Amino acid sequence: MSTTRVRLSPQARRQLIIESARDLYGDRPYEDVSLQELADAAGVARGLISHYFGDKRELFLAVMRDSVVMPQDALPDLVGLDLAERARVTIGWIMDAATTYGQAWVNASGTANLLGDSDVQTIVDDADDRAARLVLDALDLEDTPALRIRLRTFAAMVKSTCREWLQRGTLTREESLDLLTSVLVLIVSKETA
Amino acid sequence: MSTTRVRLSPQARRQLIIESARDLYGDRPYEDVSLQELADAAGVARGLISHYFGDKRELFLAVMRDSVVMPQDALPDLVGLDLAERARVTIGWIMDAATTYGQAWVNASGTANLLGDSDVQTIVDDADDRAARLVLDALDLEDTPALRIRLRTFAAMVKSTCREWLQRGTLTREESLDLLTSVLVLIVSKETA
DNA sequence: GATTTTTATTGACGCTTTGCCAATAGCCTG
DNA sequence: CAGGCTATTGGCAAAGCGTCAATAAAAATC
Repeated sequence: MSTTRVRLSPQARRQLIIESARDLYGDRPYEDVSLQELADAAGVARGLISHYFGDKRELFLAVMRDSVVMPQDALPDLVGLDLAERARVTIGWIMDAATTYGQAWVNASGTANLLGDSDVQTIVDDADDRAARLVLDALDLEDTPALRIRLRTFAAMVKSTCREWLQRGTLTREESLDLLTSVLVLIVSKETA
Repeated sequence: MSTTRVRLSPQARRQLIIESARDLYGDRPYEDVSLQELADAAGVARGLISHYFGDKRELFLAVMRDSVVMPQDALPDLVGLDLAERARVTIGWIMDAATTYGQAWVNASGTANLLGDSDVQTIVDDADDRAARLVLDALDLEDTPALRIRLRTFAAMVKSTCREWLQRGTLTREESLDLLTSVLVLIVSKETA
């Protein structure tokens, strides 16, 4: 039972470990899955994980960072649309992105202050911030701090709504889209009081 | 060094353990604080925690359940106010409650899929649901499933906004109140499409 | 093509932590 | 004051984690 060991480039090995880890974390909670299991799933010795990521938590954070990213590509064409229409299209795009890519984004809402330090919180906050910028860009609005903050709070509602839609099935896609669009329009329309 | 041991009623002991545990969890992440520390903080042997809560996770869940509750008392008098005014008062009350009581509620947003199974998620969801009912009651609205769901998604935004206000300091109380009130009014006013 | 160098990868050791269970000792009852 | 009930303790065995020197697959050198 001496399987010939294979040497991969550090990058490739890292990515491979991250991806098999993501599978495990998809099914089971963080602290329930041992380093041994993670290593086995990746076809690798325990020590190698520590070598690449240093820490169990650090591996988890790497998985989070890797899983939380939204696709940069292809926001539909928005020329000639008014604000409400742009909002609707953008929200729809984000919702669909959440279906495939951003599951982790939806699930990991405010994970931080409980599990670990604020590292997870930071990752999620960054993701929210990126989403906020994306919306600002799509709606052709200036990127002011005030708007950005409002959109971050809105991001929490987006994620919660996606959870109702995708996981609980208590909202249809249409209902979710209507709700979020109207709130988004309200939020960005409000003058700085 | 033979400290005479003291016998408490199970209820009292449970509560005592929960409260000293809450202090520790306030500063440090779940998995970083050992059962030994929890026991020391409570002035108790490790074994007793296992005896009362069975499991490390189970203790944590007990702390969550205990920390996430909002005070049942004293929502201000709302007679003679219109919907917008009621909304503003109610949101203000929730925000202030979050300042003191519900810190855990604010922090624990979507904690679930990471730490444990969906147990934490369930606890947080229940808290959101209670908050939703409280709002429905305060606004004198009928408790329909559709409304309840919308308010649950809104709860996520409330928590996120409180975080911006209380922890990040990026919003003032007034700004937060304005934002949340207008969104709440919109949400409950929207007809079922 | 053989040897050396590099470094990706392994396996095992020690330490901490957890969960469990029999033993201990407060408090109440009679 | 004796006896029983049970809250509470302390230690044991198993498991998990982090670390580090040893191993071997490629790459480099000649």
